[in-house]
Amino acid sequence: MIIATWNVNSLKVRLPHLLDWLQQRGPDVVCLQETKTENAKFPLTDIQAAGYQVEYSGQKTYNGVAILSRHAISDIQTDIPGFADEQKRVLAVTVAGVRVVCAYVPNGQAVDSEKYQYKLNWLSAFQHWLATELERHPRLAVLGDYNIAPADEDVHDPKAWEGQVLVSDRERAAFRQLVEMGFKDGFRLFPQPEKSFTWWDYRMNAFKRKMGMRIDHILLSPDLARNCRHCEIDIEPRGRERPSDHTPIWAEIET
DNA sequence: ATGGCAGGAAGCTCCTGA
Repeated sequence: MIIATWNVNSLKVRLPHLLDWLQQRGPDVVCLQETKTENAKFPLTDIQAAGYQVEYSGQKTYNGVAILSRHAISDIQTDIPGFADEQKRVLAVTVAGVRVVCAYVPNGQAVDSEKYQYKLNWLSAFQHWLATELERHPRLAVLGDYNIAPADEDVHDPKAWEGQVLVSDRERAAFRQLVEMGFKDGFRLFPQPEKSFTWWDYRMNAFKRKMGMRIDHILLSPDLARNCRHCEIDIEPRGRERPSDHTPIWAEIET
């Protein structure tokens, strides 16, 4: 089973890229973030025609998440239970006995901003919810745009980014708490190339200059981590015309 | 030097992203 995540930065604009990628790679499950599409305008027929079922939780202009699946979807949940939030950032479903959580963690803007505090509050609520999910679902995968680079090796220039949003101690501590709960960073289960990133700024020719960050992740429960055979970032979509600033990451789980 | 690029909604500019 191939599971993947991709922040598409507008599903409307990226739909051709997504459909190409589905055809090329044939993933079983794909989590999307930043669809920026309200539910009434979701491109349902195009995605169904590609052979996928889909659930989505969107809003106009900002945020928005979706999960595509080649297999039957059940037990759909939107948002973090008990956490009041207008922003559509979370969707959870069950596919083939695997609980899949799709998450778009807040960006945080700057460490001294209200949005940073919102990010920390959000991450706290997310972590507490995932603790209960982990008890209920031994086979649990949490995929998405975490907006956190867990370690310096996940940052093109750690000195320049030191203390900034995406790498600050409190954000990294929040990520570490998820790992301490038992989740594994799927990407780090295997040897990986240096300078492996999932996001590159649109500006300053950052992609060609390899100035990126690894902020999109696949976290796996112990059960799924034991059965994970591969995890890889696919940078091809980032090099296309009019790309998303993020590129997909996928993992293969033996089921 | 806080720039730069992109998307969306609105509308000839601004907010947000990361």
